[in-house]
Amino acid sequence: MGVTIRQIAEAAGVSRGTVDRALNNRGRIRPEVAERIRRIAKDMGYRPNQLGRALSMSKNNIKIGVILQSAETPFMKEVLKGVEEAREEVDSLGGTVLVCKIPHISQSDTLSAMEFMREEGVSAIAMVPMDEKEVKERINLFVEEYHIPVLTFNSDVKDTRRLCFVGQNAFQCGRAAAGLMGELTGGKGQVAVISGYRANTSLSDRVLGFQTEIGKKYPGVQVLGPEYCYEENPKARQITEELLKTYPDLKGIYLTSHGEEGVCTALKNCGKAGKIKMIANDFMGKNYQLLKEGSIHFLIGQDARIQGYEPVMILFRLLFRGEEPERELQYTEIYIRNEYTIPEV
Amino acid sequence: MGVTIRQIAEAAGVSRGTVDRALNNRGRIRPEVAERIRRIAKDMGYRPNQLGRALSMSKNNIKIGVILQSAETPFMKEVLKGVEEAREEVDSLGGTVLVCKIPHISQSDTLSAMEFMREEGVSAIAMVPMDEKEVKERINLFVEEYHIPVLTFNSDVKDTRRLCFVGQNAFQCGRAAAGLMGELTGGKGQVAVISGYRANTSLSDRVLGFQTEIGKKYPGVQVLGPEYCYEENPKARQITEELLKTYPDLKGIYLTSHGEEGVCTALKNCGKAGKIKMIANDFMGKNYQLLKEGSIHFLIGQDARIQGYEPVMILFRLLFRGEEPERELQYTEIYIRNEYTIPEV
DNA sequence: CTGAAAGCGCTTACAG
DNA sequence: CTGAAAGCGCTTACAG
Repeated sequence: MGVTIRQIAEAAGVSRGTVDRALNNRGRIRPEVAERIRRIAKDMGYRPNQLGRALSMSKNNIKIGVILQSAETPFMKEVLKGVEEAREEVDSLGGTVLVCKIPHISQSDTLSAMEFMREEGVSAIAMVPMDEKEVKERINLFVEEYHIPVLTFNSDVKDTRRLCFVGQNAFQCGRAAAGLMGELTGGKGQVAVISGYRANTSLSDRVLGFQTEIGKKYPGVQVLGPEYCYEENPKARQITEELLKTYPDLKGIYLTSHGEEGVCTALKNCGKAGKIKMIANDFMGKNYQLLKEGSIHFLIGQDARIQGYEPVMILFRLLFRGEEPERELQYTEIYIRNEYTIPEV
Repeated sequence: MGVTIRQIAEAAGVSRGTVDRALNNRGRIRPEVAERIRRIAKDMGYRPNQLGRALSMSKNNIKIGVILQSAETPFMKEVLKGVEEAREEVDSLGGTVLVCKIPHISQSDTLSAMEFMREEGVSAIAMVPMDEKEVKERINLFVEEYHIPVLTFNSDVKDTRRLCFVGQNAFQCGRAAAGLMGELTGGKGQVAVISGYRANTSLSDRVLGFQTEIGKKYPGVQVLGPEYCYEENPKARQITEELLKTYPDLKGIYLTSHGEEGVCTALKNCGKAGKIKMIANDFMGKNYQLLKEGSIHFLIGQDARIQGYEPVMILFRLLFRGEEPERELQYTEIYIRNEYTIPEV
């Protein structure tokens, strides 16, 4: 067991309260005394015991708000698990986490969720934002006027005073897909891009990263599309069928978003599943299954759990220990998986 | 903040000590009283506060021993960082972690490290074991006679009473490499395997996984080797040069272990770097650099940090909360990386 | 079988 | 500017 504040107090010939004031820069202490105590603490190798700290501070009850959008999607459900995990941890350390699930995407719901959080007296908010002027202004209001730090996760909003962002670098994700596709095709032939929504910046960044990198590194590859399937299988299937008809020599498909079943059904129906190289995103839906059976060659994805867990913990560390986040942009790792690297369970 | 033991005591009209005895089945309490208290606790939705618990139990001082082998290698240094991280966490929760670094591989050092740990009064041990009879017997002795649970990590020993194993599934790792190589080569041609040491079971499992899966899924690919480079670059280079001479049409190289610089130097010297598909292991040494410049096409690796962190935390959770490990074999994730998915920092 | 009290390491009003 | 004391929620000897 380590050195305690009591031992330092004895060594310095002062009270424990004084040691506390010195070590935590609380003021109301003569600078020389503070300096001397800090010296002694350092010499004795003092490391504050988080338990004592947390227990005694649990009166204050740190409260963290979390706002999720599209909470009904499989991905967000995974994110939510991470949030719950963090909630338990924060809970067991004497804090509280308040979660607000917005089922779809709604500006007004987002704004009122923020307001609700404020009324509940949260000390910080982690949220999936929207790229809308009013939301951005509200974020700035919270940070500047109410002094409630706001962290964005999953998607980011530029030009706001949000504390930091936790999520994927979508452009880089597209580049990773390009690298894979380039190798799978041997660097030549036609490949198509099928995306989800035109207006979704994460998805369009993936497309852009893919196109850019193919253009740069694999000039022998011709990129078709993007076509948009709105994450619907029938639409994805229809697009794929038309592509196959128009480009009988198609070598690969990059799917930035969901619709994997539709694409693979179309491929199977004309006997090209496994032949046409397919790369898809996220470890949800039928993706693992299609990877196992060989219709999908690679999956690119992110750790959804971490995307829920980290934002809460970053805020907790900020509020509880005053630790600032390490970076403004905390990009989550980009995972590449083939059929042999599917995690158990 | 939740319900406390004091509130339950008041509601039940007993003392806090009695509530504690009831809720934690410590005996010395009338069964009816215990039952009634448990009822009340349940009705009130009592969830024990970990902080109070930990703080009050920190007198007992849970002590965990860690024994590392080959502690001088880059990989183990990363593992050590994970151990240190866990040590800090355990520390801040009132426990102690004792680390023993064995620079190379030594049976006698391993045995005496275990003995030392026991004298120091550790309550559990996490160790990198050796597949030797004496070590295995000692592990069983610790578990059975001394009641000190032993967890193995990085490499495992079969047929012992060790609590669980944390590390890579090496066979699966080789299969993942096979899947990549199969796709890179288009499923035909000659590929060579260069390994580190014949006697190292992790490495030979990788080789086996690679051979097995290529044989099964890519019958058009002919696997040469394995040759052994002893993780030395000059030797790796020499092997590669000879391979290139003997098999002028070589399509790929799978390197299970270090020696990447030697291999790539040989490839560069004959203008084949980037042409011959290369897959290597681990995110150490020059691997990232060679991946970036295109001499290596894929890296397969594991999160070394986690391999140090998890074992300590598993033991801590066991000792502190009585939580048994979830599985006997805790395989770490197998990461596939290309030049676009190199983590920052 | 049960209770009263002390203690874990820290923070925080409250006096002075 | 400094100290003495109470308190956070739990566990654990010690009495009875």
